[in-house]
Amino acid sequence: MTSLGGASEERGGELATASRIRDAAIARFGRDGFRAGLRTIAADAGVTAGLIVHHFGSKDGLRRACDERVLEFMRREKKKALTDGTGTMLLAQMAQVEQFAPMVLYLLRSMQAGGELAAELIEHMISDAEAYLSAGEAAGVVRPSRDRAARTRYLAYQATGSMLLWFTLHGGDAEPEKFPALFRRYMDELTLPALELFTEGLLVDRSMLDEYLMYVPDPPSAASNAADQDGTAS
Amino acid sequence: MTSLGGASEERGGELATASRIRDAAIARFGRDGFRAGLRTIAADAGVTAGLIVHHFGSKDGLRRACDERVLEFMRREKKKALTDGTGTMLLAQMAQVEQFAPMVLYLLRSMQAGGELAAELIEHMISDAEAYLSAGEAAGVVRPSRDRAARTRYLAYQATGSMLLWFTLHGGDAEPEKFPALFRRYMDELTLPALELFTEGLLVDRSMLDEYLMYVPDPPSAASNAADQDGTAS
DNA sequence: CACCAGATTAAACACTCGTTCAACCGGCCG
DNA sequence: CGGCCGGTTGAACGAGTGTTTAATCTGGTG
Repeated sequence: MTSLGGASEERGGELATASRIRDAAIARFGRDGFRAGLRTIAADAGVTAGLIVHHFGSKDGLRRACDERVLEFMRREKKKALTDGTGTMLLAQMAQVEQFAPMVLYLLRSMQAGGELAAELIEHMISDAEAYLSAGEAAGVVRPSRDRAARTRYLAYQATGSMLLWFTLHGGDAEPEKFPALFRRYMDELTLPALELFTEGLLVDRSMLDEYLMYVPDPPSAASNAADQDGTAS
Repeated sequence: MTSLGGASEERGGELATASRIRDAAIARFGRDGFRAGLRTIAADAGVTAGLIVHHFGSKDGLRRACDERVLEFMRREKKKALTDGTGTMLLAQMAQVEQFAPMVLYLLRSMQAGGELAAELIEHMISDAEAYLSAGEAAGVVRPSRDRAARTRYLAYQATGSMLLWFTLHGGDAEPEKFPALFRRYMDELTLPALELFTEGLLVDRSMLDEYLMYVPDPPSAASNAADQDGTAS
């Protein structure tokens, strides 16, 4: 309510119908996945299926609207808590707020299904991690890496992917009520091993790393984000 | 072919029809996901949709048969290369073999969708990691952990989840031809940061870990797999 | 050969899906 | 008042889905 950054919609006394449909779609998609039918969403919003396509053109148009909404929400919320921690913690925080939980669920479904939103999401996660790690490096609490970009991507993928997998397995039902508790359980299980690994590592000696470093010439120059599709090797 | 452990099927000169259907289903499910239609699978196997349900009872029965097949395959293959490395590397190896690639793809789809096979799979991954880490610990190359089970689960979820996410985003098309190359690219991007993190850690000092250890009493006894739903703290 | 059991097929059934269409209703403007 | 126009509805359509059913083909056995 009282959307602070609301640009050009839902200014009326009650929610505009289109926004209501879109929010219902986010909640329903988050709950049931994207195979949820238009009629179900319509019933949730108190309208008819035909009206949805009248407003959004098609089911895909509705999904794009949902994506846009969630993405804008993410951008807005990120600014408020940038210094706080990794993207996973940000998501965990947001999931605690009852109003935001459907968005987080929708995000998880998006990453489960792949697609544009998911790609953009992981890019956000990476840039978050980049900022976080850079700040830590500058402050002297994070070790420098031989390939900063690669490490950033690695950490973001690990954190996001394991969270996604955890919820796919343990939260398949995806009831929005149990959702915050699930998130807390995940963080509880996670925190100690993560901190342990981050401070002490896993291996006692450097032989594996040194071996690898001897094997490959120098990592940081090659293997960036530009378009190299296939490796040279067969 | 020449299934060494084949118990009671496909002993004839050519593939039995049921097996052919099942293999086609594995390939098609891996390629298109589980929303692939029975008629498509039937066409792949050169039969009719009705025959599939005649042999497997229902689409769900077919999926169960596929799950069983893939799981048995995993068990068999795991024995052959247990000492080699983590479950991720095992999957990467198998994906290189053209004949096994469809199974790996099917596995990825399963974890994407959740369900029983996925749960059993991650349990395999965890037990693999357990064996691998225990051996490393005994050999003196892996540091001991304050909570071994939690660390094992953590590492297994991270490795598996990040791989799943990576393929969801970069391999959505899922053509079995480009699949081994994708896997190689994933490993290439991954290896350096992983080794770095495993040998050197991420943080320079122990303050975060010590703070956390001071905050929670003792991790290894509590917080197991039994049913504790909500924490005592508000 | 007769007969039966299983494999296999083509068609039909019941259902859901996204989308389309014609109609209706309520304001707003001329 | 008349007319238009966007919001909204309910019914219909066509293309899918999984499943069922009756019929056909095939091979082995008494």
